[in-house]
Amino acid sequence: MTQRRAPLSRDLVLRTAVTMADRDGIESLSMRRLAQALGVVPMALYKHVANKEELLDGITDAVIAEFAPAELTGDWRSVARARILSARATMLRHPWAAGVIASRTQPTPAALAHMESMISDFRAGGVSAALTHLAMHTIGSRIWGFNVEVFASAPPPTDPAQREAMIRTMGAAFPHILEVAMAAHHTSDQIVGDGCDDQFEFEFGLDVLLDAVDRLHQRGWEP
Amino acid sequence: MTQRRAPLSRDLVLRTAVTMADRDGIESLSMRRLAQALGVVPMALYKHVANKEELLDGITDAVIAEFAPAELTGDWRSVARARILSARATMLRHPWAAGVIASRTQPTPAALAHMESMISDFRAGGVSAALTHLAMHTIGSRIWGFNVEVFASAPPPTDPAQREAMIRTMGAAFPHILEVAMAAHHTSDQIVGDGCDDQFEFEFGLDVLLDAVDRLHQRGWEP
DNA sequence: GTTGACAGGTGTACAGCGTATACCTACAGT
DNA sequence: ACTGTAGGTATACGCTGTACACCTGTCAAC
Repeated sequence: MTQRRAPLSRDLVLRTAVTMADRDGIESLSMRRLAQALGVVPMALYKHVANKEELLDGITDAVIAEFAPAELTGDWRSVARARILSARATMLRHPWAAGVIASRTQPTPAALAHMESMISDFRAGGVSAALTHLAMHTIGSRIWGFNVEVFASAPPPTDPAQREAMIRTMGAAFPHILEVAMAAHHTSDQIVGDGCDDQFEFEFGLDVLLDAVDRLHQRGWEP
Repeated sequence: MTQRRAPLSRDLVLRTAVTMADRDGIESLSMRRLAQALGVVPMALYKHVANKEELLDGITDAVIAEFAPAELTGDWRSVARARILSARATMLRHPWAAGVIASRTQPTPAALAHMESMISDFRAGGVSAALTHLAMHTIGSRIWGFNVEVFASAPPPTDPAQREAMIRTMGAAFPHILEVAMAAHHTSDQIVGDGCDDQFEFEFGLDVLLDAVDRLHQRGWEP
């Protein structure tokens, strides 16, 4: 007899979905294609997840579960910083995850747990609850390991001629954008809008924010 | 004879789409429903926009066009601040717009123009191109008038009993989240996750960032 | 004044999506 | 031996975006 398919399970479904999103992009993750990848009829998935929304919640949690627990050594700032950088490392492995997380309306259990840890870091460092609250809003999506880079995903043209033409028109209409893009820190003259979400920029922004919060904290900030 | 339909135009299509998104939510803005609202067959729209992506680009630009031009008085910080608060006021009128803007992969002309203005504010104030670049990344989505509030949109339960139950389970599993949510600045004890993207919080975060950039600037920050 | 191009609106059709509903089948507990 | 029940199947519905062929009214050129 031929080898039987491994039986489905919620866990297998979610893991397969994550793999599929990693390989083919989130936009081609459909219930039908996922079912096919599992060698199963589409409706079979519905015995393990209620619907597609719950599937997306599930893979969100799967990704968040990859965040490494922070080491609890040092001051609250370095603990928080390490936790966030670990989140970021995870998000870099799953480029689609930022968009999915941002599309969830209800926080999933894993998401709540991450927020809880994040907040405890601040509170354990003596930061007041009120300041922590504002800090969380201010740091925003960075605690999930990504900047929301609006217009992030288009790579620049590779053809040098095309690129130069782009620069010229850009310079005519939007000189300041061009200038600032050229001044970008990252690897040489990669030019306009190549994603730009470099580690350096992420950490710069993160440290600016943690600095600011710490300074307010030291000064005994109150609402 | 019966009154003829007003002839279609790209502008009319886009304006109607914005109205529809305002009233029924972005998720119910489909080409078919939009066509119906215009008293026209679905395919008629394709004479005015190439496809749905271009429609979304179009309504993005329509919203950005509502940003009020900043008055060019005062230091660069207040000019930038005013520009951003105007963007925010616009986004509050079109709650769906943040999601759509965040979903665009290529910047639209109006988006580029807004960035250009934003950057000029910094450069005119003498902020270096390199620092301006990092500042733009750090301020991030705030220049579009919104925080990316992950898990923002679910209102809390209105039933007091249900609410108290929620608080209890919350407190058991995630005590710090609860504490911090209770410490929230906004209108009284509205509790956990009522959107929370208050004006106060937005401005707090914005000022923290502008402060930080200004301080770096004053100190003559270099890459 | 006829012709021809063309802009703008129509009609039909297709592939893909999420998922409701009913059904089957193998195994577990009594 | 009987009966749930968990897990996989088959069919079908309504919705989506949009390709393609078609028609029709307007306007310019001859």
